[in-house]
Amino acid sequence: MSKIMKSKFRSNCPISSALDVIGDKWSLLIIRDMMFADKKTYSDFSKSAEGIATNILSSRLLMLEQLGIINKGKLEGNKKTNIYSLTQRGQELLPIILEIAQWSDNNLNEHLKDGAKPFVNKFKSNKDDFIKNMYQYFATR
Amino acid sequence: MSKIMKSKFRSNCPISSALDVIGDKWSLLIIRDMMFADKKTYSDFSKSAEGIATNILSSRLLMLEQLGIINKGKLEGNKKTNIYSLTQRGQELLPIILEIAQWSDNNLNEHLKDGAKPFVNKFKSNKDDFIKNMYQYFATR
DNA sequence: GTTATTACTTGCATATTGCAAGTTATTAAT
DNA sequence: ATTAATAACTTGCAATATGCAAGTAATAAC
Repeated sequence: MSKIMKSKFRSNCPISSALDVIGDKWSLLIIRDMMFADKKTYSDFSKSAEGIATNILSSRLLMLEQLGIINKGKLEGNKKTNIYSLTQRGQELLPIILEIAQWSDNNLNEHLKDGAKPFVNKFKSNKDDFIKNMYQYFATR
Repeated sequence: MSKIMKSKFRSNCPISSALDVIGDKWSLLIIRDMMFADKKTYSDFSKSAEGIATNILSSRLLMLEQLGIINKGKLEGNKKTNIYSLTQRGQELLPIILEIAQWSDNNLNEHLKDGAKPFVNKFKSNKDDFIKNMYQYFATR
């Protein structure tokens, strides 16, 4: 039972292929936590509100790492805790996630967390600036 | 065995809730076909390159209809063929799909269909205009 | 040295998806 | 008017993915 991804793409359509890679139930939520909640460690992710199972978390982190979406590293002086971080490729998922948030705000807003609304509004008012600022923020941590 | 959706949201996070709704393996591909390939009927969708199983197609169309993302109708004089179309809510998924296409172009381009590249490039060059034109196009058909 | 933490793995139950083969109601062809 | 073909499904079962509870091994903290 190898952990190696099967890399089976359903077609050569770019949209379909992207969904083959990040279109599962959990990957984008892990990315979201890294982007907006500054989560970095296995136990950080396992504590998120949606309650990802640890076996799934483990397999997704490995998959995302193999895809070059996240990096796995350590802090000096600590051999226990793994620190996961977004690669460039992972950071570039930001616009997708923000558009999802906006759609949700427009169409499912009964489910919208109170704290998220100003965030989405700021994105709507100037998307390019908002994204640029977020990339800046990613770079400084 | 009712076909009624379970409406179980994992959390009150807008991103998570949106993914609970459109984050499965097939929904966005059906939407993609409606947007870019002008597909409208059950058999149109069942013929797409990714090969969706008919039982899954059936359950997704019902779910998308119940969510107000698509409409199900008929043409006058034809009692057989169902015509599915995007609602406003469904059309608003366009920016998400385009950002996914762009990410794929930047990061998985070995899988990119030849024909898709100019399309993505045009989107990149002016996103707002591109989206506006697409909405216009949706309105005229 | 004992206990707690971190990052997992394992086994098994449940849920979702995939595949092949029906079924029913129309519409088209002869 | 039959017969055949098409459209939109449903059904049953296999395969895969996810969910849940419990372990385990290696640090790190006390």
